[in-house]
Amino acid sequence: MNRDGFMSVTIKDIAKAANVSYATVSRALSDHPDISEETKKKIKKLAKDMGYTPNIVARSLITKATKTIGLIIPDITNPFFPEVAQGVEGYAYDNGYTVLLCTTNWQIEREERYLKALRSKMVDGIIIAPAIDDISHIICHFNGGDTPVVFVTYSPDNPDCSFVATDDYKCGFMATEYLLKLGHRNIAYIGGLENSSSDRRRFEGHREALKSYGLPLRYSPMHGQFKQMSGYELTKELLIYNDIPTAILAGNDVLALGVIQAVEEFGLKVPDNVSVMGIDDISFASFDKISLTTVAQPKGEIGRLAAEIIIQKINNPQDKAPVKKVLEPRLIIRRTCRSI
Amino acid sequence: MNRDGFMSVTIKDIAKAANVSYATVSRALSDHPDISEETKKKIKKLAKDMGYTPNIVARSLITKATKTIGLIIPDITNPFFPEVAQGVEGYAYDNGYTVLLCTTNWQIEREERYLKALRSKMVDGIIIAPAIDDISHIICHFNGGDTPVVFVTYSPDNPDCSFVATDDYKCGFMATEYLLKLGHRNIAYIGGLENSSSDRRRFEGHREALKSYGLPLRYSPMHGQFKQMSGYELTKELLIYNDIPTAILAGNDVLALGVIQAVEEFGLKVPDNVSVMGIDDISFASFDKISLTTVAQPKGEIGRLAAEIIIQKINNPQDKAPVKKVLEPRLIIRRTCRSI
DNA sequence: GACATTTGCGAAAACGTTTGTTATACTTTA
DNA sequence: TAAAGTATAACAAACGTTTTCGCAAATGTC
Repeated sequence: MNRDGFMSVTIKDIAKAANVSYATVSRALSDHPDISEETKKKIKKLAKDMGYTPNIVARSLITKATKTIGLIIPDITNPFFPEVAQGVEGYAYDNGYTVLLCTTNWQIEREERYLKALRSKMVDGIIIAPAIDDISHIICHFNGGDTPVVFVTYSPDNPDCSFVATDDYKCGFMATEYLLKLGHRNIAYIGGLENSSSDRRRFEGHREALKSYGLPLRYSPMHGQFKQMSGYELTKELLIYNDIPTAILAGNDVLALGVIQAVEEFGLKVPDNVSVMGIDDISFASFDKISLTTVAQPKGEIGRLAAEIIIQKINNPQDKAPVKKVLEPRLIIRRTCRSI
Repeated sequence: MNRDGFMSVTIKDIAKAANVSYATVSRALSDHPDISEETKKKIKKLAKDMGYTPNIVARSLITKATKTIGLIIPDITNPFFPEVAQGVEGYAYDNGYTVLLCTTNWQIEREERYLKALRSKMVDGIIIAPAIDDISHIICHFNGGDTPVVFVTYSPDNPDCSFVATDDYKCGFMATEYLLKLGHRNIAYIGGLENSSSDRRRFEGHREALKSYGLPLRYSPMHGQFKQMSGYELTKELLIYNDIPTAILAGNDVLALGVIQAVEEFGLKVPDNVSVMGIDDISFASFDKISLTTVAQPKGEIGRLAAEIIIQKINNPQDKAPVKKVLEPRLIIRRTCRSI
């Protein structure tokens, strides 16, 4: 009987009504072979009639499985993440799992608090897109434990970690290479958070592509946040204090949107005066009025795969071997870049 | 000791180490006044040193509070919902709650299955943006129970339901009124899901606005899904089989994006030949290349308020009075509509 | 110094399940 | 017909907490 005088029906109530022990009810409901078909039928009917709902937290306490997985992402507001979230949620749903959504807003303190909470709540597994490059706090939280974790959108240095990510380095490289092939030589990079892992790798890819063409870094990399506004402001700054680049590569698509806005507000045309390119291929990039040239990640696929891996790991706890998937980025040529 | 030979430390372990009863440990950790400062300090230190993490599911079993709330939304991929999700998650986080993300993909079966799951998992409250107009299954699931539910983005007819929503009728009305004031008389409506509650009300607002100007419905309302592609296809159909309207009101912004694409692909200019308007004000609507005229909902505010209400209800279960918040939509004039 | 009060803590029940072991009754086998 | 086997179901422990009650020692009161 709870505080409202409302009493939810438990296995014991059914036992009483059926005049059997409650162990029998439990077994009947889970189709245990020890129970006769007759009683099973009787009990199941009773359960239905009485409106029985199993109490999963009680069950979890003993089975040590909560049938929920934690999903930690930096920012649900960036259209990139909802798509991976959809991927994991879809697969989880199909397999009887439920997902706890945790957004860190790129703050490590939030990430840590959520990690602790997820542990307390005994989630069966964790899928995490880490906010920053240093993931030692994550390792230390769960390596000793038995909760599997798979990283997404990030490939950890630690060889024991499972992950699914598209090659960020290659993203940066491909994008830059494409611009170089178009004839650009003055290419600036507008990044997001300075200590973001993926941004860092994308930038490295960018730099290496330049190097492969024998070009130095002409513009010092700029960092802010992964927000349109940040891309906007950084670009304004870039345009004011530097030679105008012929192309700008943004760390991701929402930054690119800000870049475009700033460029045009500066009186320049995209792509006529300056080409701009993004990374991610968020759905709005394909909108005709935008037509952002970008390099695509298989967002839903990342999520689905991560969920698949984690559930596989949950079901086979003895198999500790890390599984690593690196997916291929795809160049998507649209209309924000031109050859010169 | 779990299946991996890894044993997480429990309150009993601490009790043993501290040479006190485990009741004492429990009380010490929760700062119960019965326990001396001295033992509290000792036990807390021990807990920390031993790496104790409370098992919330065990706690929940007895306190009947899981400190988690369920969030059911139709589609995380529509930028509208992540913003309300962010609102609830932010407030929940600040108050020690965690949120279970459930997306229904507008399917009532998913909604129902999730509802059942949330009940089984003993969430403390549920925030739901219902997929369709008929919410009887939701009522029946939780009215008998004690789990508070608040609707978002939807105002139920049932006077006992709590909700926070912006006035959908008014959204439709305001948008249409604006178009009318601009001189438009041939206005078409492109909707989303036929049995969506908000779409229906928005359409009603649209029709009433027309009526207030003495105008009949010139175009039969069109329905599809709440997807850009659907807006696109519906508009194509509209343009082919009807007189060209001077303005099109879309059921929401992502539809509007599809509308624009179709219109321009048809060889018409927005807003020169046809004005188009959306509803929601998703973040991309303000992007300069789009500049979608729309009517805004306070998305984050909706989420935050809903979380606030539900937590308030969780803490005061005796207070059964429904709380209803209807928020004001705001007309956002940008550049996809012109006066004629 | 006798009594009442407070302080600090332990014993045990409870939450709603699952599950290993045991018990009963019935059937088969030799 | 006795021994053995096979269904079926009951008993009880366990999961990791919180919480009610009670008890002893320490403290206060007159």
